[in-house]
Amino acid sequence: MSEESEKLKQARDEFVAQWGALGTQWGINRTMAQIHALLMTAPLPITTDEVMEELEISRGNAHSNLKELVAWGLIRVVVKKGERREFFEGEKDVWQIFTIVARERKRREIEPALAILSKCAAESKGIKSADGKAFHEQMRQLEDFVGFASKMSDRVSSMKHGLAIQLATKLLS
Amino acid sequence: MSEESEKLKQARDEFVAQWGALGTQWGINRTMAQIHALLMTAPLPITTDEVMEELEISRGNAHSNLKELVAWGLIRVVVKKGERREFFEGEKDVWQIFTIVARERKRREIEPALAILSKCAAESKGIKSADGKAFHEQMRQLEDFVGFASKMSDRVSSMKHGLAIQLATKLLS
DNA sequence: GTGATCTTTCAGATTTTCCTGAAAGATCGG
DNA sequence: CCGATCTTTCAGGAAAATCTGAAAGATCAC
Repeated sequence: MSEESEKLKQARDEFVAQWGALGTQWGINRTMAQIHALLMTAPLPITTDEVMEELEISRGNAHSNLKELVAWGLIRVVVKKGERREFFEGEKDVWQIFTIVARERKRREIEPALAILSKCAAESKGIKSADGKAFHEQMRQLEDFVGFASKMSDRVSSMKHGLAIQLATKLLS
Repeated sequence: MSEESEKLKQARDEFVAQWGALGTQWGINRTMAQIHALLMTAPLPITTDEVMEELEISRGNAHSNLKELVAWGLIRVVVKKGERREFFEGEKDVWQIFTIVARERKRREIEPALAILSKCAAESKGIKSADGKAFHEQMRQLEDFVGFASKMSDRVSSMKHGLAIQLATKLLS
């Protein structure tokens, strides 16, 4: 029993560490990813102090990353009666996590791109030279594509899990 | 005429600058994104020196980011006869650009995640405690989902442009 | 109001990432 | 082989992102 719980702790620690390393690739900071991993696999809500202890990080760091995760919607604040402290619990539903990340990425990556492309397409609208026409056409094509991707992202994110998988499976067959 | 070409230059400069700023959000460095924008909208292949001049960056910086873009497949080396220098031309087809980026992201973001999840799922396989079972189940669900996403990415990336848009449009209607 | 407990903020330190500039390495014609 | 031209490398500097620790700000029970 003690051996098994040791194995579990080890597996979980590894998950947290590696997920943190991955976070870097995903453009979110390591600590935030680690906290997310920790909470995604926590049987019960935990406090800031426990996060600090588990990851060996400062209070400020733990605090700001917890708040950031709450802002994303990947974790929630839980208040327990008779407790002053805040507890945090992670969203565990995989599809839910996916839609949250997709929405955030759309907001941070797709929408700004679309804005730039629209602006540059508009600014180059009337130019007569061959180069000007080529530039405008390139902007227009990018705008179309990114706009399309944006709509796709919305549709998929708003689907129920089952429906999405069903449709996607059809796409795969 | 001079006024129009001025307008074009301005629009293009803005595109390059903003695309560079966006690059940061996308997890690629600013210079690389700027060079990509420059080449995506260049009427003709250009040299390292022209990139340096246009973006006001050092030779080393221009060089390493050009090579990185070549490695991604987003730009190509062009040799002109009678010229010692290398010229670079950008991939302009939007669908092509998308598949390249999708492939690279899959390689850097999805595959490592899958590896971690598989490992942690395997390591926690036989644990009997309730917490252990919950952990294992969480790993398994994540693994399933990410594996599914991986397959989706492959399929979509290997489609012809027209087919992909067609299927996606069906998904949207 | 006061002390105890918990949360929030932020200036400065640390770490990571990126860039420069110069030197070394290739390749070519003559 | 030599000088000219172009490419590649990389040590050290600059900039950006992240983290710490301590102080200030809430909130509560008494």
